[in-house]
Order: sequence, then structure tokens, then C-alpha cells
Amino acid sequence: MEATESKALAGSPALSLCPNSKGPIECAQCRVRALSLCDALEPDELHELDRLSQTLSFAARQTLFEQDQPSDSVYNVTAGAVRLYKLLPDGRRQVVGFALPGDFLGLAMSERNVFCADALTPTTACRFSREAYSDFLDAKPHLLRRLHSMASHELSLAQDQMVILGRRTAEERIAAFLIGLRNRWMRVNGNQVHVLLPMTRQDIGDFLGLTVETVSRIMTRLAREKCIVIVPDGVRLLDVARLERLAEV
Amino acid sequence: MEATESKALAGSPALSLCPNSKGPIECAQCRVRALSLCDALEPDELHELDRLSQTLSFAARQTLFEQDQPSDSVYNVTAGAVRLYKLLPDGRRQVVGFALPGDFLGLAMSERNVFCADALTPTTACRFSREAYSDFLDAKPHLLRRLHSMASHELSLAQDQMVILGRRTAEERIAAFLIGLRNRWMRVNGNQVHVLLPMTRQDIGDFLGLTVETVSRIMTRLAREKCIVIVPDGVRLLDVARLERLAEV
DNA sequence: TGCTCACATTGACGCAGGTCAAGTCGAGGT
DNA sequence: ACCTCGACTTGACCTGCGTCAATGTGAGCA
Repeated sequence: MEATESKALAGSPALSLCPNSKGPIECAQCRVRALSLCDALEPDELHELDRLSQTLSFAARQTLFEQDQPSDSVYNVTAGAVRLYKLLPDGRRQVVGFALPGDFLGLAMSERNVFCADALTPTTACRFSREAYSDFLDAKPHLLRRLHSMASHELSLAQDQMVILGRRTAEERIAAFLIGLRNRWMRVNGNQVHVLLPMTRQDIGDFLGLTVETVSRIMTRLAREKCIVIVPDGVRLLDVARLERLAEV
Repeated sequence: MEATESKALAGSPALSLCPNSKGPIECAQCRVRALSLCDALEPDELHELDRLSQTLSFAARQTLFEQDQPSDSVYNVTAGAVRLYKLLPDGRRQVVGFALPGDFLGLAMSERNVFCADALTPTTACRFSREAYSDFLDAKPHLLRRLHSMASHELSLAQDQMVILGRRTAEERIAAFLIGLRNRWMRVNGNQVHVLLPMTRQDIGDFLGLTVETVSRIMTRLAREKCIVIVPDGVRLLDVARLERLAEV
């Protein structure tokens, strides 16, 4: 964590990332990508939030924060990918989610982190001090509403994941994972048949409650059945309809 | 749903449930039990909220609301127990949680219910129209904060459940379930070695990603090993330490 | 008192997915 | 060019839990 912060690049304004504009608020798409809260904000509020933030960069495998450590920041991922996981005392691991550009870490704003977060690929994120962020929210109730609706959405996703973990076969889990990831990349990059997989098979297994070997075998089988094509750092979806049928809620 | 509402008892004030007081706000403990939001409220706000609410009674097995139906209400369970579940198209079921007295249903305030809810035992709940409740929240940002913190807590619980479903053995799941349920009943009734189980073995299985038979076998085994005693509609915990060791996060 | 019906228990057996082990492959380092 | 090491794949085997089937048990009811 300390290493993380010391290695981080010092903060250019977090929202000035849009390559299509001079200022931070001119490209709606980039704003959404950069900070999901933005569409709830007026330009002046956006500038105010901008001043509270700091852009950090993380190398692949570098830790953003660790489970049970006091949490003094909230983050918004702007590029790259982050895995979020819990550890059991005996070393078993459960990945509770992956954060992609636009995703928010620290919705709970709780005293201590309830999971670990580390970067899968080189990642940039804006950091807000929890305190400053909290004060900002106090002054903007509509933002709090937005935050609450994001947390509710997360909760709903977590419950969908409970269905996947509790009641679905290995093949259905992989299908649901691929379809879900495709839909999330679409929000970032538009329509994609080529789904990037920045995480390892082990990470996928730890997310879906499977072993590496099972993940590998099922993906090989789906490829053999012309349902997907496995490519470097990702997968190309051939038979989306079949995957959706497997994944159907 | 319609049947539900028509069978419901017409609304005496929802918060006037405290047997120890004349009015709705005099017994802090009962208030907490009746409506988890209360400790964030001033007396006059409590009375205002009271006027928005309606007390409903549900028979065992009666439906509070169904998955995918438009959601026009939020509920606070005041007595009894409710199961919350999602159904897959082929009939497989995943119980996503059980609501006990004090628990809130509809935190997400989303347009449609994301799961079904039905009563396990005769249950009473206060109902608030989503619209009126939402207006009330708009006027009280501190309440929204409270709601958000409850949703965050739910999210954290859902992630713990993901660990249970993804990475734990049948025995560990049962142990975690029993310990977790004991802790929740303690909030309602104080210290309990006798843990009430208002749900069937099937419900427990559908919550833990196991079959009825496995739940039954494991519980029988725990009983044989003097870890628990199975009693009518519940379980007495003999070796809490061992259960906690099995359940440990 | 006996019938019904939902819930629970128990046993025998099978299989999806875990475990173990032996490779293959490719990126980085020297 | 070669070495290393981590990620991935593949095969052979094993087991925890699911499946199927039989039976027990108690609440509600005529």
C-alpha cells in the first residue's frame, strides 16, 4: 500500500483524461469512462471534484489496497483492470469481482477494506480521500443518491453471482462469465466480439468457484465446439446465442 | 401479490409496535427492531415516517412480492421471517437471503423486484410506498446516508456469501450458516444458544448451494458429534467454538 | 383413530468436477 | 541462443456431493 502510493505518479487532474477535448468536461463518453458519477454532475461540480482527486498509476500485480486495512480512500478506475478478492485463513481465495475502467472502488465507504484489490494490468485510477469525498457528498445529496444506486446495482450483481456459484454447472458459469464480461467491455469500448481477459485462468476459477484445470478444460471444449476462439489475452465469441442460452438468468 | 395486499390487515401505525411504551418512539430497542432506520431519526421525523407507513400481516407461505414485477413498495420486517430467492428458468432456485425482524426489503429502490419474497412463518411488516419513501429521503439526506450504509453492509454480506458458495465445503457452509443465523437472532432476541430455523432444509440447501439430503446428512453428523442438538423448529448449539472454527472467514 | 401430505432422514450408487502429475508455450532476462 | 518461470493445457484417477429411492415422522383434519 505504501509502496503503491510512493510509486504512483503525482496527480495531474483526474478528469482531464479525455483525448478528444481540451478540458475535463467536454467529452461525455470519456467522462463516463473516467468517472461514473460524472453524468450526475454540473460542470462546476465536476471541476470541484476534479480538484479533490489525484491520478495514480499502478503496475501489473501492484496492490491498490489490502483486506482489513484501514481505508482512507475511494478510487475510480480509469484504465486497466483490477481484481478484488477475499482470502480465507488457509489460503483459499474467492475473487469477488473485477473492476474495469469506469468502476468505482470503495462504494461502501467503510472504515476498513473488506477485500484486497490489485492491478491485473498497468492501471490508472483517480483517488479521492474518503474524508474529502464524504464532505463533497454531504453537500450534494443527488450525488449520494447516485452512489446509492450504484451500490444497489453492485448488490444485485452480487446476488446474480450467488446464483451462479450456488446453482450452476461449470459450463454455465464460464458462459455467464464471458457474456457478462463482454457486456461490461461494451460499456467501455463499444460492441466487442473480442473479449479481453486480463485475468489468469486461476483468477477466473477463483471468481467462479472452479479450479484452473476445470476452467481450462471447459474453455477448450467451448473452442472445440466452435462456440469461442481462444486468442492471446482474450477470447473471440463465435456463438453468442449459445453462450447466452447457457448463461440465461 | 394482490391477494397479499387484500388479505393484509389495514394499517395501524407501523411503528407503534413497542409493547413497553404508549407511543411509537419511546422504546429504543423496539424501534430498532421495528425499523432499522429509526436511530437516525428525530422524534418528529419518526412520526412523519409513521404516517407514511402501513402495517401488513402475511400468513406463512404468502408472497410479499415476486421477481421481475414492478416494485411500488419498500418493506420493513417487524415480526416473523421471510425468504428471498431467485428462480432460474428450469426451476433451480437460489435463496439469496432470509429477512428477520428489523430487516429492510427494497434497499435498492429499483423499478422492478430482483427477487421473490415470501413469508416462512406468520409475518408482519411495515410497507411504505416507494414514491412517498423516496420523497421522504429527498428531504432527509442523513437518512439516505443510513440507507446507503445498510446497502453497503448487505453488499458485504453478499460477498461473504460468495466466499461460502465458491470456496467452502458442505460442513463449513452449514457451520457458517448456523453461526450467522445465531448472530442475527441475537440482535433480535439477545444471546441465544437455541437457534430458530423457520426455514426448511430445502431452503437452507438453496441458500448454501447444497441439496436437502446433504443439509440433512451434515446436520445429523454434527448432532452425532455433539456439536449441535436438533430440536423442533431449530437447533441448539453445543460446541460454538468448533462451529466458529469451521466457519471462520 | 387413522388418513394425508409435506418435511426430514437414510442408504446405495453415480458423476461433475477436484486432485495430482506431466507436459507445452511464450515472455523476459542474461 | 539459451534458461527460467509462470501460465496454460491435458490426461488419469478420485471423491464429495448429487441423484434416486425408500422410509420415518408429525401436524392438520375428518
